[in-house]
Amino acid sequence: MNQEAQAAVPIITIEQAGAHAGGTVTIRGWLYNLRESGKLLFPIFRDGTGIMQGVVSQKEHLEVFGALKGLPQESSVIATGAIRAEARAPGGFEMGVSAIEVVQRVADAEPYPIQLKEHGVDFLLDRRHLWIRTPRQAAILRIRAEAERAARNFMDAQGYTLTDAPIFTPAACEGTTTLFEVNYIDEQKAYLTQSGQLYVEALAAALGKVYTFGPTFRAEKSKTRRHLTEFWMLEPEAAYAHLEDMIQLAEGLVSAVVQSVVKNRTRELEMIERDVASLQKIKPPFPRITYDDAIKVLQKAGNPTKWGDDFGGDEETIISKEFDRPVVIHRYPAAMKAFYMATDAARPELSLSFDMIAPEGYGEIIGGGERLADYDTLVRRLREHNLPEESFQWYLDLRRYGSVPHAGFGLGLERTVAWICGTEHIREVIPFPRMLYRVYP
RNA sequence: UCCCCGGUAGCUCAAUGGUAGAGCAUUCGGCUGUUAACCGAAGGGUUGCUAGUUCGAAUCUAGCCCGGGGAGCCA
Repeated sequence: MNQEAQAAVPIITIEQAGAHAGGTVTIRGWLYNLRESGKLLFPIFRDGTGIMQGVVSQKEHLEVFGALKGLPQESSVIATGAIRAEARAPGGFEMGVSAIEVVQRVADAEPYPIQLKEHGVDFLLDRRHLWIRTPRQAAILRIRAEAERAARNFMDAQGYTLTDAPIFTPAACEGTTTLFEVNYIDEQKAYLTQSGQLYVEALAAALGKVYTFGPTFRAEKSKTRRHLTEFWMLEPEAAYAHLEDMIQLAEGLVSAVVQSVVKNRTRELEMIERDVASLQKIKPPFPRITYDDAIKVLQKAGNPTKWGDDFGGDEETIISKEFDRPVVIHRYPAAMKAFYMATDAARPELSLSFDMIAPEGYGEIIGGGERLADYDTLVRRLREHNLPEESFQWYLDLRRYGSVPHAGFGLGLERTVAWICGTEHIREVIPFPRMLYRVYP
């Protein structure tokens, strides 16, 4: 091909290939796999948007054949050729490769470690920087991006302003869980945030309806498929809002995220073989059950949980299996919730709190409720929880100066996306998972 | 922190007290429509580490290291 003709060839992405059937194009990517059949080669290219098979015959393109033959997996290549519909090719289209440029050839002595077959979790996590190249992982990360975009769009459309809470905090937000301590300036200690909750309350009093969306850190020694030490949380908070408002907002948010993924990431959901029918059902209102009734459901199922006990994974699974949509459990006993949770005036032993449990055993994806607005009660609670009052003076100011009823919640992004994707573990839905005993790569 | 499971070739696994194996990957050869291609050949091992039992240990015992799942805690 001469220079002039080459300049006219459009550079496209693989997902656009169907629109160029019959034409000659250039794709830039990596060699995903190479099958050889005598004097025919079948290179499979990937470029991040999809994979496409190429075909090269030795007779027709001797030079291209020689460049591709024996080329190791994941070598980077720029391929040019005619696109045509081909039923025998994965994806339905293939490229008759007429020119190839090997950008970087992977060394034969150090072949690409991740093969197109089953691997163990430990091996893959140690090579997460390469693992994300596999089509399944790439599809999951695209679904995550869509979920984030949909969540922001929904919150913005509801009149909530995105505000960013600090990552460094002077002390515990909730006091109960373990914090990551870091050296701040001049011998000072600071902690990585475990929730933007307290700050978002201040922002709600300033802007009305707000939310934060950012990373959260928990130094809990939790080793389960539902835990990360670093995860992303979306936390709305609204002044003059009550429990009911937040439950409705949570239903709307989760539904909007799921439906947006179903609509805009259909191909990715198919790629990871997710049952889309079960996602299409996710529309408000969601089933609701009080803590009192949840206890009855559990006891009926033979579970030994009694009133006053918190729910573990088993209990959540029993309750969520009763429904085909996320279920809202509300009005937990006040004793088991955080110090800032408001109590039910009709029954002071109950908090105006709610959790949303995802279907299919993915656990709690949302926790929230109405906050205590009264200064004296809040101070008493701080003391009951043995929290350092001096650290919370700024927070108490919110009750000194124009305190109002307000409510909010936190949505765990990874648990939500793991449920939408149907992954075994939430570590697959974040690019570089940080877990107990694993911070590499 | 506690409970359970695991660690054998680069990878996935087999071998349950008696010569350490297969598939994939790698190297070489063959094949004009392959679909994680296939066929033939070759190279590749301190069986996580240490000590013990035994004529003999991948296998049994103890301790340690590393990883996974779960509990507690939480999104």
